[in-house]
Amino acid sequence: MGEIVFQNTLSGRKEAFTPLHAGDVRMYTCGPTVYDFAHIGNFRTFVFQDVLRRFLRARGFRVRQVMNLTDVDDRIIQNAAAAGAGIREYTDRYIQAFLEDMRLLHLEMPETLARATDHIDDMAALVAQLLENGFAYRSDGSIYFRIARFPCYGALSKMDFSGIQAGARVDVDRYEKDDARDFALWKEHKPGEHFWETRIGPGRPGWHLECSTMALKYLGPTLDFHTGGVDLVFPHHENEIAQSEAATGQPFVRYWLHAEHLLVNGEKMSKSAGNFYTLRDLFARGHRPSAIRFLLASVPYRRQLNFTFEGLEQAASSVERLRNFAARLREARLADSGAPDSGAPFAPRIVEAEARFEAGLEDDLNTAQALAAVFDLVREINTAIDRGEFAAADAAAALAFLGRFDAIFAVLGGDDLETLRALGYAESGAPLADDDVAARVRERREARQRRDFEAADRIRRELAERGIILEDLKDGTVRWKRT
RNA sequence: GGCGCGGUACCCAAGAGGCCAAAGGGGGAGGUCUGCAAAACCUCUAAUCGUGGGUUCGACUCCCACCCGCGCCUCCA
Repeated sequence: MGEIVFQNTLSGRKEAFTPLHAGDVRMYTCGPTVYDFAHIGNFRTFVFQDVLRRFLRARGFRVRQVMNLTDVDDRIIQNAAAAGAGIREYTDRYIQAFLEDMRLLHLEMPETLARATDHIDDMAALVAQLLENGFAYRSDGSIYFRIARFPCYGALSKMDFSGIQAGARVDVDRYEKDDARDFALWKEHKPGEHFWETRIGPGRPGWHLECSTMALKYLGPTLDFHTGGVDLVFPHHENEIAQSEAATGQPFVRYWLHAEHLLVNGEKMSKSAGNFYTLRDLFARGHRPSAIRFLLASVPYRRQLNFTFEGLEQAASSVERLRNFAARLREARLADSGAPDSGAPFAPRIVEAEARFEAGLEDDLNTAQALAAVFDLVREINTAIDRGEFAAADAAAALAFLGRFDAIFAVLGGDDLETLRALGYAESGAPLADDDVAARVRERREARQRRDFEAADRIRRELAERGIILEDLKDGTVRWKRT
């Protein structure tokens, strides 16, 4: 297998990947702010980081990933207060929803899921350290990071701050800062607002603090990967670098990877714009988790992805094609065609397809290219099966490759309809049991044998209404599947 | 204005000097198979790869200019 390269935001270039510690990958992912349900724009980024960690794991790396859950910020404090709930109570609900969404989209669980409010003391300790070594200062009850002490500031976002003169006392908002660029590490306690009593005094953490704190705590001073959406490059990640490196004196992150935005009608999907869909919105319209995941994963992460329902339906068709193929392979393997034992003529082609699949992913997770390799093989094998030139041995190998494909894309497994039904989104009532379907299939076969096609078609129609699709195969047997 | 990502067929999208008279998916048209379907397969569906210059033996791919979309520069995946 070839070298893996990633586009590193810090250098602005593609760089070959080698982990800091051989065989061991440490990655941090900016998770959701749990003041509401996450929307599919958010999940675009989460699917991307999931593909990344799955790919790395498939390559044999041990992955240790931390994802934060931001359960304290201005909105949460306001919303919780408005709802007459505690912060914890208020955010619990959205955390549960987020975890459920993760499961539905087949997002692997990070090794550590870290809740900000569980780390207040750790954050205070980090701030105390920054106060001690002169990178932070107190002003009007709040504590700020002193950018002037950190010359590399702006390296990630490539922003030029020379226009803003350091040292001048600038009045921004209601805060008193020494320098307009300085950002809040710790916000003063205001009457009536939620606060924590800590070694650095009462108050609440600034936005950026939690990520630095939890990353350093669980992963050490230097991480291999830090992922998030492009909108986090500035100021969030820039500030994380400042805080972390000021505290440790060591490079914080080796590879910064940022996912481009999901657009809707050509505009960024966002809560504030109101142009967003949650997973639940899409489920309610009958769309499936596998199609959503496929859509989000199929466009390489560094490209903006314009979300449309047409696109979602196209993704569903693609998944269907792959699932049909998998079903066909399983049959081919069982059937053991009895063809003259010609070994496994497709073996070289499968190896080749897999190499192309891997090469796509190695190139900065080019999922579109990886998928092309898969679909090419699908077509070739389908053709061979049609011609009766496909051996059982090949089916096993193809199925194994498909398994490796799905270890990354995770769209073949699971019963979408069951999932939706369990959540109360599926249209039809109780699913038909396998035995019942089999009985009706038998009934239909008898009808067909006496050439009573009217009765046969009626049964097929009835089953279709219950979400069962029948396929008459050449050998007279019937394959069926649930839609 | 600064920084960044884009503009490739009806839709999504790969490719980034010759292997491209441009992958793959979806859709559409025709056909094969079938009692009918479904699935699958076959054929067709890009001759300005945003526009105009330039470099080169050769450019979708490099350079310059311009036009258009999106994002960040304030909370945001």
